[in-house]
Amino acid sequence: MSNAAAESRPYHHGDLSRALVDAARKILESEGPAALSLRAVAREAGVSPAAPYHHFKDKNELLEAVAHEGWEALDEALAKARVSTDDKRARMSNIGVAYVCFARDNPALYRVMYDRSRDKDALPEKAKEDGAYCQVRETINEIGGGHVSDIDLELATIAAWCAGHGLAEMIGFKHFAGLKAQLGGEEAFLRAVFEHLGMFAKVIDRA
Amino acid sequence: MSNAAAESRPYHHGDLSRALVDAARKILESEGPAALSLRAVAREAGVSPAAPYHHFKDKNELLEAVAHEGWEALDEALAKARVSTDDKRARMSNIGVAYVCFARDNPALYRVMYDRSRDKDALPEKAKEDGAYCQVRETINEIGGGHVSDIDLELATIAAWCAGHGLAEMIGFKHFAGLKAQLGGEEAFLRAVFEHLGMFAKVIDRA
DNA sequence: GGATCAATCTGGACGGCGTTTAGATATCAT
DNA sequence: ATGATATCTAAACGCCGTCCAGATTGATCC
Repeated sequence: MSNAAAESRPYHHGDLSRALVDAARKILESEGPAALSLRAVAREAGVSPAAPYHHFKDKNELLEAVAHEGWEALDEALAKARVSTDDKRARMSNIGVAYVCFARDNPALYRVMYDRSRDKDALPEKAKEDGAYCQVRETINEIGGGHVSDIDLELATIAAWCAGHGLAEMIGFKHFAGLKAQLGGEEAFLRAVFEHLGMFAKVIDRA
Repeated sequence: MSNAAAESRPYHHGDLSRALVDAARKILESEGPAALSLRAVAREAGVSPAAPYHHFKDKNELLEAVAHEGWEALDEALAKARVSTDDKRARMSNIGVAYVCFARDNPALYRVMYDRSRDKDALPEKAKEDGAYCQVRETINEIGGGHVSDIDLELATIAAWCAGHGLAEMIGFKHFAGLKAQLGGEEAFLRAVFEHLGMFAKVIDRA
């Protein structure tokens, strides 16, 4: 039921790196990050434990490929949220909700994404123009009508990012169940937390 | 140079659970979370790999004991920050700075603390009256002069906690080095980020 | 004090892990 | 066709978490 390619596969796989990343994501979704061993990935792809080493330097490099695809999916989700409304402030909070919902719906993937970032001590994909980080910054810039100083813009983006990440990591905590029910659902809860952050207040006030 | 108790130790250790937690924290500080294996802890304590199982159900339970001590240390750091000034708003931002600085100064410990929380899907030590979470809530309540509704108080505390945790996880990112220098140091950077969050704005405005 | 019992620790084992090496097999350029 | 190169396998290494049988110790009761 598990291993995808158990039937008579040609000796050369064809596109093993692709298959390995897919297998990793599948294991991640179905069994969580703890079960994500390189050997399990190889098993899932129907290949020997040493085969992945012809496509990735080590386990870490495979996980980085997985994380990379995760960031691309997140970029896409944020881009969609960004064009969801004309109201600039609603746009911002929609992005925040979309971010946290992505983490909620892909908890294992999100964890891998951030673990890789921590090991590199760097925000991911910062340079990419359509990357999540830049999308947040650009949205804040729009709210400020383009009159926000570079340093305020950067600080506000960092602040937003920290709040979003913090909430993303805790959204599943049982502690919040009562509050979510009281507020009429998870999204209402998210928006309430964001409101209580007075998010971006300083930047917006200047605009 | 490494194993603490290599000399002729009595067959019974005396207080092995204490020694194991200490050994774990030592390894955590000196070699990071990746090196924290149960066997390494036992080695450091000068004991066989199976010995810990007479004091902890498994590795997880040992890590939980380590995390517990971490939360106690954090509680203490926040309590100290809380009495650092009479200005209520300064008190709040001092707590935020203290929180992030604790994470910066004990990165491996902080990681263990939060990993355990995630696995339990719960905020840690929530019940304890002098626990970090309650201290933050109580401080926000003081700022609001005691007139903040229960639900607003809880939401503001969650918001603060998320922001603090997010920043704590990213404070080491190289990405921020330039900004820190530009702002005149790490603490100035932290305060600037907190300001840009407009932290607790909604609650404060009502007070 | 001596016998008994529970607590504690050791040595050895098991399977799983990441990784390396040597050698087998397939593809590709000439 | 031949040889170089890319890809895969089988087997091994050392480390890991965990369990088990047996040795050692401390406490308890006579």
